[in-house]
Amino acid sequence: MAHKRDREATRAKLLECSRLRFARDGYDGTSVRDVAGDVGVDPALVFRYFGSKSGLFTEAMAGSSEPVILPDGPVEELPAKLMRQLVFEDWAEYAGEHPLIAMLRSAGHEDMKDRLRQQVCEGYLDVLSDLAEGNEDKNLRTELFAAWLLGIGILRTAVGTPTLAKATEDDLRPHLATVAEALFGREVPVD
Amino acid sequence: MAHKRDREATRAKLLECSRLRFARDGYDGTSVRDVAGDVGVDPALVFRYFGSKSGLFTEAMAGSSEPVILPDGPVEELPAKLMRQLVFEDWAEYAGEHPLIAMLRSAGHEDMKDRLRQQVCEGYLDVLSDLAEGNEDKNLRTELFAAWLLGIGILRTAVGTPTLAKATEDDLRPHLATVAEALFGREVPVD
DNA sequence: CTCCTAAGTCATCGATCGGTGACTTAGACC
DNA sequence: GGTCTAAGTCACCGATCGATGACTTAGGAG
Repeated sequence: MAHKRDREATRAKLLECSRLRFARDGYDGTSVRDVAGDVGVDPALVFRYFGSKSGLFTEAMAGSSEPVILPDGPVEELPAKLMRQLVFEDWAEYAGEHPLIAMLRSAGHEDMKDRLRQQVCEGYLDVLSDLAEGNEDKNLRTELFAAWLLGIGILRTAVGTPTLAKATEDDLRPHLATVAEALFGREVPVD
Repeated sequence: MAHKRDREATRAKLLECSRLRFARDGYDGTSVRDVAGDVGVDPALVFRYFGSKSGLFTEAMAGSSEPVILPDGPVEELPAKLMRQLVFEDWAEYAGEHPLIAMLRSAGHEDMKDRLRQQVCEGYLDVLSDLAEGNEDKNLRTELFAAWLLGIGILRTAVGTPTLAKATEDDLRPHLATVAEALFGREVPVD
């Protein structure tokens, strides 16, 4: 009576609610009973659909690697796009933080570190490294720039540093230009 | 027979071992039984000495704000010093990571965010902001530089990005110079 | 040697966790 | 309307957690 029996819809709801919990409270801080309670369903259903809590987590956070790649547009625009995505975009599904930063909150487990590294490497460094082409330490420059974006996101949302927490995209634009130029040795448009 | 009964020595050992566990496994990933087991003492003793697990955590991580301030020497040398401390120094007591990065792993609880922000502001931003003097958005520049250092440390230890994980201090020195100059608008010595 | 204080131990509680297997029930199909 | 399959539920297990209070024992003082 309350809900129609729709496997796919229930699965989707479980994924959506667990995403929020995992992002906000971390892996250990989220219990299967909590997630099932949010959806209004029996906790056992989680294990029927996802095998284990870890399986639920994997599937819930897997979508975070999709919106990373920005295939179209010239490479020069990547820094500005990545900053918008990593720092300023409001990831409502992930409790307001970028999924990568949210995953960092659950970095206790070993496989989490591996998953994080894989997503950072394949989702960000690979596409960014084209910008550093021509420099001898291309990969290092790329990682240093990614570190900057990640650090900004963390100071903004996870630490809540006063100035950065209130900064707008326009505030950061000029500094993005100077730092990107310093690291990549070329000008990048910041729109 | 095994050990003398020395309250202060036992307390100190509990703090030391718990620091390592909390840093490596996070707050939730560390049990009172684990810590007591490391010291070779009964878990109940932890509650007798620290009242609760949370009390043990607070006291164990409190010392992490001490070694932050570097009062002597000119401000221009601060970036290089902070990078060495945040990124390259081997914090053996904290499982090899800087305590701030270790605390980030336990950022699930609410008071942790406040404690983190306070330590970052009072321990780093306050002393760094002198370097940005003369710029209109002094505080923003300071936080952006701190974000960079923090991001580098996180990519190195928590994520394990391939190039940064193997990078030496000498590798980063030239980039430290260019980025610091880009953000602060002045040259900084990198030794 | 005795005694007394404090350091440390033991047994145990109640809650919560992830996980399992047997069960019930909704709803499409003939 | 009966039936059969799959969606969802229920009762329960073993482990582990933080925490408590009564207990034991070490070791210096007299």
